[in-house]
Amino acid sequence: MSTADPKPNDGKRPSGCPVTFALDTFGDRWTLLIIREMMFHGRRTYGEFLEADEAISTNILANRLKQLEFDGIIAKRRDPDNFRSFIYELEPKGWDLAPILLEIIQWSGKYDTRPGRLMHMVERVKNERQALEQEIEDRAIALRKTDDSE
Amino acid sequence: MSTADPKPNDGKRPSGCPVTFALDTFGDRWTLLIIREMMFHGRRTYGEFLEADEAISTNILANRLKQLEFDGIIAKRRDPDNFRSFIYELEPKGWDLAPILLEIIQWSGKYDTRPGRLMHMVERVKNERQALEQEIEDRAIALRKTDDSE
DNA sequence: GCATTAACTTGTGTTTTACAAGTGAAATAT
DNA sequence: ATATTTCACTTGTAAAACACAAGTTAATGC
Repeated sequence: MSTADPKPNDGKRPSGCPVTFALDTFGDRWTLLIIREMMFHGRRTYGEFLEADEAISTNILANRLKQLEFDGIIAKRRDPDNFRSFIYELEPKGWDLAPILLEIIQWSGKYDTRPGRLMHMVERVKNERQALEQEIEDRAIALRKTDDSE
Repeated sequence: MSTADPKPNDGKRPSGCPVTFALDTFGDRWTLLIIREMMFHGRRTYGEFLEADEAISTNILANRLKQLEFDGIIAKRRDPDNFRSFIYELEPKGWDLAPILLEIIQWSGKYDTRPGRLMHMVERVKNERQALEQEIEDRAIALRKTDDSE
């Protein structure tokens, strides 16, 4: 069989290093992009993730969503308004990746000189970082309250 | 031939997104670990990198060093005291990855609960981040001066 | 000169990924 | 009510990336 089972390379590389721990969680080519889609573009269903600019393969997407759920970074629940659809949401462990993403965006803002580069988030990080962080924090809190009341 | 040529998956995923740009540069399983070795453990030769906890394959290491040099994140020069050895050093573009690594360490410090986890860097980031950043900055500056005078 | 070290390269098998197609169940259209 | 579309995946297969072991080249040490 050739199934793309949960988490390739899992359990390898014994090392207590925090960088290794993090890379084992989101150090692949797609995981952070899924988180970016959720955090900055408000996407939350399988179909919406597939619409992202960088076309992720369907099997890889399914695999990564499963792993992210297993790792407690996102949560999966049914869409109350559409029982064939599922809604994926960031958990606190996922929202806490925001500072990493913001630093990544800042670094790219400094070194990405490609003609077609998108400056929107770069500008926001540069000019209104505090407000941006607050906005993300608010969305995380709002979500937590919604979850509680269900 | 089956050479591991520079940069797997290069030029793919057209997208001006800064996150994508960054992941195309260091979003694989090994690049950030090499940078960690240079930034936090002072390793700077091919042989030293191979001694790291997580055993990287020799061909992959050679490939990543080549790519990092191509991307301007590290520089390669001969060891003046040993002409068969090369010394790899971080460039400013590489030192500027420090904030990302520090945020990664902080995130792992919050969520890594494995028994064998290493807390040293986590504690430093938590208790003396300013000093740590200054130390890194100083080393980057020192290096820049050394380069100039050669 | 001769074994050793350092930095790789090469070959081969395994794992991971990409791409295309298919499945099953729920919603929508007719 | 039946047919069609939507949604969230799964499966199959080929290509790419990686791991592992062995070999190469050139500088050192003895």
